[in-house]
Amino acid sequence: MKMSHMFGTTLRQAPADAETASHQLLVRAGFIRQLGAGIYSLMPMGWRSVDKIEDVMRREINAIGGQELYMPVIHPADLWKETGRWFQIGDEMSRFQDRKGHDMVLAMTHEEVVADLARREIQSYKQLPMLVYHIQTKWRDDPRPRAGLIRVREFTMKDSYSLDADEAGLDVQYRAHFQAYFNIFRGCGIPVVAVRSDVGMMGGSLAHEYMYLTGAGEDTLLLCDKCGYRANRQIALFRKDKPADEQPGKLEKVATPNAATIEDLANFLKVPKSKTAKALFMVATLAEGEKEIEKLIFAVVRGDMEVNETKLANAVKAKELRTARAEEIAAIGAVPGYASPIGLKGALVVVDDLIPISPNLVSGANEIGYHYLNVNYERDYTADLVADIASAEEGAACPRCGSPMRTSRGVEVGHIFKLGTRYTTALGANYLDESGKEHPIVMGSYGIGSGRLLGCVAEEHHDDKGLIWPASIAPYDVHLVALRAGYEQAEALYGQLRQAGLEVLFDDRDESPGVKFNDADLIGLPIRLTVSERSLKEGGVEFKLRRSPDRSVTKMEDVVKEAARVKQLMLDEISAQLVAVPYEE
RNA sequence: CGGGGUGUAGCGCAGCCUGGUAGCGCACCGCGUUUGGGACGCGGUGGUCGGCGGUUCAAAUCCGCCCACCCCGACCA
Repeated sequence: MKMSHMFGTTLRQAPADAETASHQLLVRAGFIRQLGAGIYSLMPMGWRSVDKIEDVMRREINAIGGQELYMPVIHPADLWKETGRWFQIGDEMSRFQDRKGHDMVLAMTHEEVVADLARREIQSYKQLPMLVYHIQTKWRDDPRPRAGLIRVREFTMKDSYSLDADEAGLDVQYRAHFQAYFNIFRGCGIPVVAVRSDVGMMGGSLAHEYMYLTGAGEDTLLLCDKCGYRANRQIALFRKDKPADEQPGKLEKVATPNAATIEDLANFLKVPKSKTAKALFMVATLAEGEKEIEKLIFAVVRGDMEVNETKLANAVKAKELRTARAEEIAAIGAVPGYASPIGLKGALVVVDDLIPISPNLVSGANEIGYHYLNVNYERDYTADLVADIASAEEGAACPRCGSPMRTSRGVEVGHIFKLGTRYTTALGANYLDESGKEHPIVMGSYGIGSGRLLGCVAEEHHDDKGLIWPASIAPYDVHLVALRAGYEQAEALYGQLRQAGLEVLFDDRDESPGVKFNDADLIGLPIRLTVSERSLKEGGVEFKLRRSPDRSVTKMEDVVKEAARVKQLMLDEISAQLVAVPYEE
């Protein structure tokens, strides 16, 4: 490609609203342009890189038996009504009607379509296992897109779907993906960790997320360096030490003026926060038969901990969970800041599993300026549900080995789910076993967003001058810079390099050397070749790698071979990273 | 949805407070000089000042409503 005619120019300054490095650099280098909130065009160079990322995905998924197909981006709503997700998913799914007034949806994911195809195509256990995948646009109307390509509303995703006769078969395919995903991310040059995760709207029994660790991430992970436990904070377990036994004290109401927060309360009464109970009001949307109801949740954790909303939502099987409004709290006679589960009616009381074994806590009295001392579970009140609803924080004890865990921010670049039979049962996607008995097909689903992955690679591989692409996904292999005296020979070299199968970006513009070198650094192709009066005088072509400051001069007749050799070397380095990762649940 | 912020040329910004000719840098076009790390001179092109309404002789500027985008939170694969 000649740069003089490339669609998408470089910018000296990034748009003011780009904050993360990947966002700024991808815009400045001409890889992406924004169309709307969370909606981006991929310019030719960005598209080339995405294409290469998708090549890596195809290679790895094909290697574990994947068959690529194509499923539509617009679905009749009937399918989604059959599985129930039409009703379960909120505004994140965009809906519309066709000219006949039929409900339609923009695809957020493709479990429904796969299960629908499966019920038509699969009849016998002899056809299983099966693995299908596609790379297709998804639309998810995220309330808050951010950080360039890291979190968008329209994106393309490689999503694969496994079909098996039983759980054992699913386990095999799930484990195959577990490794294939590591290969994909490493093949694109980014380090990831796999963590246990919430299953969210997908449902199912087990899920792992692949996290690229970066401060620009928005998920928080808990990591144990000692035993290797890793989990998203949304579901991370931690060891809670049982408090020392105490004789239950007398329930006593005391004045605690202006102590509406745990901090103030603990200071005022001169007790540790761990001797207090913290209350939080949420409203959950629950399914009750066919209908949906809203229920006020009164959640209690110990004062030194935080309520984990994902755990809470899972504990009460909530479809949605939001913070309660003041009037909803007042309606059950509770007082924020002085709230108590004692004598409360009309709320679903959920307490953390540490509460029943923590004696003599301080709790609100449902009266402004008053708390109870020596509140004891069982004696003074009981809950509708006891569950682990506390959030694991930095330093929390590892649930496996008890060592303190650390936290890290990360971006979810991939997610794999054991779905089981949720969709196949709903849609009647069954097969016959050897004895002629009918069973629902067992499904798994596995997704990677290609644009987000591109954003993460840019986040991982850059310096203050620009991007530094891994050889496997660089939009071109070689950045060929012609300075004036070298133009004709550069033009000839351009042809030879391409004939040798190398992909070349040829800076043929009438620009000063400074502009050309700076653009080359900004775009970040792995190999830079410069043909100039100086290089010719020194015997040929200047050879430089983007990732290193070293320069050397290669003879004109050797440079094609040398570039091809170095490219292969860099690809081999990446391949060497594709090693087996121990599977952990 | 709650809090904060920004909308003026392709990008970055000034002008708004105190109403009166729409500006600067970069980019872009022409001519000339220059050519190994974002050159220089001269001359140019390009703007419904986010939108609608109001106040006024007069609105980028004051007032109201709306929209878009960004950040934090809620939410989310």
